[in-house]
Amino acid sequence: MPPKSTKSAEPGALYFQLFNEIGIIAQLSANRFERVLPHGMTLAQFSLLNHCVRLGDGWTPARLAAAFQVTRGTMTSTLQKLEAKGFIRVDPDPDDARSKRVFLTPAGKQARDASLKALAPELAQLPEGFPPELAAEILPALERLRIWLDTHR
Amino acid sequence: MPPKSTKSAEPGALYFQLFNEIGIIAQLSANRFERVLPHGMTLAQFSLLNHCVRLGDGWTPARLAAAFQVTRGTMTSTLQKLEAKGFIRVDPDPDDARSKRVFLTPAGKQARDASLKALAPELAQLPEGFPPELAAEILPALERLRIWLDTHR
DNA sequence: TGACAATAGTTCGATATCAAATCAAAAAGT
DNA sequence: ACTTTTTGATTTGATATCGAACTATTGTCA
Repeated sequence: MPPKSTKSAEPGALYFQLFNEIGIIAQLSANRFERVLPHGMTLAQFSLLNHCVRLGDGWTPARLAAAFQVTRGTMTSTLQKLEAKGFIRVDPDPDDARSKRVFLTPAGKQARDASLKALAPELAQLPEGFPPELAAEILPALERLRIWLDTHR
Repeated sequence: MPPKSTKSAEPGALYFQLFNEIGIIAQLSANRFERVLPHGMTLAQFSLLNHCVRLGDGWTPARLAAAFQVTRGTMTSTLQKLEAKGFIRVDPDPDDARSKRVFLTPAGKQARDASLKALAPELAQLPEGFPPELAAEILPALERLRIWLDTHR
């Protein structure tokens, strides 16, 4: 009987390839986006503003860090950058003196809208090469992978 | 007639979500892998060794940088780290005095094998939550996206 | 052949991220 | 009630990456 697969010698090759592609895409896309984002924003900074617009603000830094899967130190830094730009306001949490609450400022809302505008041309040419149906098709699998990686650490 | 989709107000939302998931997965997986990689190797360093084993060595730094979609400066750094560890040898290119050629050393081959061994337990528990069929299913789409991002810059 | 452009590699400064240590406050356990 | 543990946020030091500037070599073309 022949070997059942050419991959049997390298059990993890498939997953390596998967993570390799994902890593490259992450780098390329972040880079691309940051080249056009206004106010010298990073993708992380924009994502946070976007998150607050779409899901509402008033989140604690800890929850934001968990949502974006970064360390709290990193989130502290991101929030400080955004606060310095006047895009968010960080208030003490009335219910928990350890905690804080993050709120969008009007300028932050504007910066987010301007970012969307700036990113639009990039996104506009994307569907040619990568149709939205395909994106929608693989998204659930990616979510599943992300959630698994998140919970099994 | 009602609006045809709840997404129509946010044309890029789908793609944002896609890139967001991809970014998080990239970060989580790199982190995870680097925690168990021997010799204090980064994922980039291991990937390079792995690349040389699977596709043969003798590549130029420029081609490696293109393959991994990093800048040449970054590749210089990665190669220097690997050379310092004795895992690769970088020879001058006999045909082009500007260029160099990268070769695996026996120690590098060993380090790659040891890395696979170290990563095996991580990979072994992955199929529970994320079956290889699913990985194989979304890989072509990811490749397509990566290639498109690569060519359209 | 000789000037100019393109390519290979390196270096430098900036920065986003991580891990670990620290401090303060809340929760849990006794 | 008091101690211990957990949780929230920050700070610090290390590092991988980027972009841009730079040198050297090769290729182009007039």
